[in-house]
Amino acid sequence: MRLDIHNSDIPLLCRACEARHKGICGALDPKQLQQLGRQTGRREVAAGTELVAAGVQTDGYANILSGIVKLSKLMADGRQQIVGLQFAPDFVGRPFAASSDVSAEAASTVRICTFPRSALEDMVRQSPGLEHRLHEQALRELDDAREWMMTLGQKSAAEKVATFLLLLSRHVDPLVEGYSDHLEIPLKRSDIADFLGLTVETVSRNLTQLRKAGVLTIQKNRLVTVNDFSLLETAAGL
Amino acid sequence: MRLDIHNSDIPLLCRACEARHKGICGALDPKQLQQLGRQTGRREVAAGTELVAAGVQTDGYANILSGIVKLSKLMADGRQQIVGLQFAPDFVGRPFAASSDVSAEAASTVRICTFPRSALEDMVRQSPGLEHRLHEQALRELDDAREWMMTLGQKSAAEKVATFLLLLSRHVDPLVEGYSDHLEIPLKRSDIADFLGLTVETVSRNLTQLRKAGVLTIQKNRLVTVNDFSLLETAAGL
DNA sequence: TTAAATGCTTGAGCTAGATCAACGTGGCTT
DNA sequence: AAGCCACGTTGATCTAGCTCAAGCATTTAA
Repeated sequence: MRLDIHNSDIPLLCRACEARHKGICGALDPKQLQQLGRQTGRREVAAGTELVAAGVQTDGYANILSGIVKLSKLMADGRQQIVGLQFAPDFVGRPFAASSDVSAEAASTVRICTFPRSALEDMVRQSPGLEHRLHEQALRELDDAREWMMTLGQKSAAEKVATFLLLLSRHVDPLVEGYSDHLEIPLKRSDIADFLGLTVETVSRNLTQLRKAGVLTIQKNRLVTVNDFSLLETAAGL
Repeated sequence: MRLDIHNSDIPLLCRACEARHKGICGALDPKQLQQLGRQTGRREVAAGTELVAAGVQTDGYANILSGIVKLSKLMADGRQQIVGLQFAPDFVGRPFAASSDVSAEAASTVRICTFPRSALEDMVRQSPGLEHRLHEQALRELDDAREWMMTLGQKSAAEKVATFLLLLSRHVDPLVEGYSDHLEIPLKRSDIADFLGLTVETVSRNLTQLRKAGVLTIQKNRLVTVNDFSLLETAAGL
């Protein structure tokens, strides 16, 4: 309780916010939180809403409070590659660039805390700790991207699907450390296909494959229960 | 000339170094350069030398002065994916992590300027500008990785090979802004294959394809002259 | 100089995954 | 309740790229 003695200095909105602990706001002191708090807005957006459009000048950034965000790139002829998934309390946006060719879209219902570009940039100038947090996230995303390159370049369709499920089970529930055995796939089959560099049909076939092998159970197309993680890991090529 | 008045304060080794301009050392003042300079070592390593081993505790970092470094990941069963190429004056190493599952190997003869882990960490603490430079590089690498995910996941073999050549022509000569039409491929065919998620044979076939189409000329297997960039871009799916 | 090893190319056939097509299912709209 | 539409599954066929195999060129070793 003593530790919370200054809790009253912390903006109401931030008090229960995960971004203040594991997210980038953890680098800010109560005064800075208040300053930033004046410029932030909380929004709840529906699945499918575009948060950041590719190639368009970005006016602001956001923290994810809950839900899942899908990052994707588009080719001229319409081919799409999903290049990442983000979970609470990740930071959304490309710092230090006016725009990016990656677009961000809410994959599920998403609650975000937005703030203008200038607010972040001012804050970074004042607080080196904030840039450090952003840097750490960028490095984590880089590790993830490279891990995924391995999957895209070297794994078979069956391995890709299993790897995807493992990735989800590690991330969907931010409260659980490690794997959670019960999860909701936040993407439709065509998105999974775009993530894995496969077709919808191949994704579907491999999911039923895993189902028939007893590795997992699927309800309502989206709700997955993993019955045997070591089997799933083997299927993923680990 | 006036601007160089303090040149004598800058360590000899750093004076002509590219890392001091476009690289991370540009964030340091002469005094800091001297301090860092005391702990740095210059080395020239032969092609094939492992600079950072995957999974092994890293003792130090380096800047690339010249040459090309290949970053790769390995699966348990031996499958390999090349997850990035680095050029002068890039920084090599994974800051803020004791080890990484990415290994770095000299693809050509490489000259590097090495420094111990602690030296970098001390320097980062003193100079927020240095962390900013590292952060910028991480973000650039992240952009590159995602661009490559697009290539790995969505492009055909022919498009992959063309995309690879465009990537090289944009990077091999750090002095040239934009494409250079005359370049040396720093990788053998099997490495290109590992980069593209293809087999050696497919890479070879697609290179001869481009040769026969008159898009490029190849000498001694490694020396490529691009005759028509717009054709190459079309072949890359752009 | 010859021999052995390494890297690159080319050909022939095979197979994982794409494509094309049909059908099922659940959620909306009217 | 009927009809529609988006999503998912399953089957049949086709093809891009893999595998296997042979041969050539260049480098290294003896």
